[in-house]
Amino acid sequence: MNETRTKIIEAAECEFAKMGYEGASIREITQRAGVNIAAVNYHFGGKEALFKETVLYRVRPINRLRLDLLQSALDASEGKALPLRQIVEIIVRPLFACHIENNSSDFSYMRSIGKCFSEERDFMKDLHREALKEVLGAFSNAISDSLGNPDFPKVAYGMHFLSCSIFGSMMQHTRLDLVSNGALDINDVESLVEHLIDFVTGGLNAIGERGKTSS
Amino acid sequence: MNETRTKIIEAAECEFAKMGYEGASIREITQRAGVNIAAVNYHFGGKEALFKETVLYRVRPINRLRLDLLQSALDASEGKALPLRQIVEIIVRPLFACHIENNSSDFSYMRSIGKCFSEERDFMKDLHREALKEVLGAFSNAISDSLGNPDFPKVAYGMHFLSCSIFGSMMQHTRLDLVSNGALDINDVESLVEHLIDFVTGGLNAIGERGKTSS
DNA sequence: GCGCGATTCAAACGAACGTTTTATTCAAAC
DNA sequence: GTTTGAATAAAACGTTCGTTTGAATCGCGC
Repeated sequence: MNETRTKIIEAAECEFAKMGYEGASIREITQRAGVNIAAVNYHFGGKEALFKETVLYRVRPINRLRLDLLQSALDASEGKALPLRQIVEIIVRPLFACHIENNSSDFSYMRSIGKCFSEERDFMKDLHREALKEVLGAFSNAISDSLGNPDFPKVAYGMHFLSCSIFGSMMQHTRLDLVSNGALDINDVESLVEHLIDFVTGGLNAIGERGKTSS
Repeated sequence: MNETRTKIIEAAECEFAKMGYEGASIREITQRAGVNIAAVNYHFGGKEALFKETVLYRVRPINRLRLDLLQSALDASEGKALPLRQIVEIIVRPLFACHIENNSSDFSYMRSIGKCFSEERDFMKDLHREALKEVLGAFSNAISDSLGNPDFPKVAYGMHFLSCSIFGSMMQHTRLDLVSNGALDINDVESLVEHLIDFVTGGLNAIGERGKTSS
């Protein structure tokens, strides 16, 4: 139900991703959605609130799925720390799942999510915090355990770089065309995901091993 | 010389970083720079051209330094492949050098650079391509050699994730506060750089080793 | 069939935008 | 002292923005 709301969110996602928050116009969004221009203020209250809803519309189910998968894995591990790669998979795959399901042609939803991490508006920072806090603690702990509980800064830096790699590779995935001179199939999402998981797992391991004598 | 141009570029860098391309206004930029509003069009020709100049103002010297350092390292290596970590250092450190030199309080210049990688405007894509092509080939080759020349896709994916980690960690470095619950000193750039180099080197190694039998 | 809240619509609002215009100031050349 | 071209200044240009208004329309309980 509330078809108008959904149509607006989907059009907004596309426009925010393409043009950024300021660059996207309510007029363009409502026109693309096929609704009246006043509908945004009626249903959402304004542009800021629309942006928040657009982001959370995707983030909420993704984070719920991640937490479910993590809990299942922990339940099955009988108290032992999970393998690092398994944790990374649980973080990464749900992000791409909705892309694969929808057969969407780009990562609009991810770029629109990512926008709020690179702008400095206060409401975006709040949104960032809100979306992150849902999953940060649980996955920080799991990764810390998996690395043998190194100094806390290592875990924090690791979580930071993990986020950056994942968001960057989705937000800017058209760069694959640039760095490969067109030799890579940028629609081969499965290959991207596999390599991304390799990269992140290897990076986290390297941070965990920093300053260690060989075990 | 041309003090007005410089003042505009520096104010623009700050505004673009904070507000994004559309969100930054010529009025705000010129006011912050203490110049007349018409000066932007007189000296640069328009907002797009100002943005390009703002980005290249930083990117040009960084890329020149990178290429110099890489050439020196190759000259000293007598034809042998460079250690992966050394290449990553040459890519990463020049980016932070100008931050450390200027004692700047944030990564405005980096966020303004990063903007053009996450928006879809054609002129930004061109700028992205222009800035990347200066260094892409040389460093792709060096990294490929260092990894023992794996399949080309591995190198391309590696370059992609490398870029994402580096740009992300600079553009969004205030997230360090979030992921560490305030326990990390986000002004400790040297520590950030060290961990970042660890992470990227480890990630690239993991991609290089993918599918290998133990050597 | 009537009443009523929810929703949609066309039109207009004031504000802010990037840019242009026209005039003025300035410094060096002759 | 006059001329000349570059640089700056104030003001206005037309456009587009997000939002609001007030009327029209819809859907359903009674």
